[in-house]
This record gives sequence, structure tokens and C-alpha cells, in this order.
Amino acid sequence: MARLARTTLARSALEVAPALLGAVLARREDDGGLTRAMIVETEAYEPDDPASHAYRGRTPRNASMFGQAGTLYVYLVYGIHHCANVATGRVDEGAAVLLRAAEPVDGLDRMRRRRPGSSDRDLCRGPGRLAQAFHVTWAFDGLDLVTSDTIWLERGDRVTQVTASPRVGVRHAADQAWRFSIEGSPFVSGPRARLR
DNA sequence: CCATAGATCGGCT
DNA sequence: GCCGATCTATGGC
Repeated sequence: MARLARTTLARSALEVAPALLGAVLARREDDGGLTRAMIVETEAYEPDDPASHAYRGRTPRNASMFGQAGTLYVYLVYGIHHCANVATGRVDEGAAVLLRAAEPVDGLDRMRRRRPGSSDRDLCRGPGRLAQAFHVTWAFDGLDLVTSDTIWLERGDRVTQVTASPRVGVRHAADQAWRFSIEGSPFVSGPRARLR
């Protein structure tokens, strides 16, 4: 499987977010096990975006958002869940795409082990679940998805059926339809399965 | 299916 | 102090 090129990620978050649909997130674990899932839902966070962690400038926490395109930005929400993002745009710009949900492809048994009781549909359905299924924590913050042999992105088939909708759980800029998902996929997250 | 509550803690106002 | 780019369990319809 061909890796996603850095040039693909070095565009605005609003361009990269829909482009990541259909791509595959892959992870090689210490024991050699492989985990893969096709991305079905993303959200864009731009530099001038009040909902973005980078909106008020660079801090130790969000530093990875300001790295080169392809840098992995991992943070903790609600004191419990980790979320995985891909830095986009130019160095020091502070833009990123949140990986919200994916359809499991390989390593389902590993994901199930990390998420006991979860249905296969729910293994990667939501940013916190996705991070847990892939065992992505703060230890992965700052890794380069373009060159890392631990976690990376692979090119996928072109996706034509894309739905745009408001981002989940954001208070500011709630009118922006900056959440992108593969239309009709049962692996998309959200309070309700219905979008639009 | 839908709504609500509780968990839990790092980072910033 | 306060508040999240969330998830799960539970209770109602």
C-alpha cells in the first residue's frame, strides 16, 4: 500500500479533511502486529478557527499542530479520552484534521482486546474509540505519519460520496460545516447516525 | 432510538 | 477554579 505523500497533507485543513476519507490509518505494534482501518469521518481545524486548540497561539500542549504537515497531534479530552489529529498546511501555521471515525480493516482481534464489549461497528466509531483501538496515547504525539514505521497513513480509493456537516461538540463556529464523512457509512460517529 | 448523568484531569483564564 | 474537538451506562419512549 502506497503511503500518503506529504504534499497531500501540506494543504489547508479544509482541503485535507475530505481528502483523508477513504485513506487508511495503519499501525505496527511492538510485537509486530498490524492494525489498519479506513478513515470515514474527519474534522478540519483552521488557524483562525475559534474552535481550534491553536486559536490562541502555540503552547506546549498544541505544539504538534504547528509542526510540518503529517505530524501527529494527540491530546486528552475530558481527562479520559485521547484524540488523534494530523497537522496540515505549512510549518508554524497551526492547522490540523481530527480523525473521528474509521472502518476496521485489519487487526480486529487486537482492537477488540483493547475495547472489550464493543461491537465491531463501534471499535473505531468516535475519536476516543479510534485512539483506544489503535492504542494511540500521548507517547505518539509529535510522530511523523509520513516517515514513521509505527503509525502511518496509506492512500485509499477515491471517495466521491462525501457529506459535510457541523463539527461535533464544538461551541464556537458551530455554523461551519467542517466535518466530513463518507455518505451512508455505518462506521460514522455522532449522537445520531443521521447527518445533514 | 433518544436524553441525561457521571467519570476524570490537564491546561489555561 | 473551570471546562472541555468524549464515552458509557442507564432509564424512558
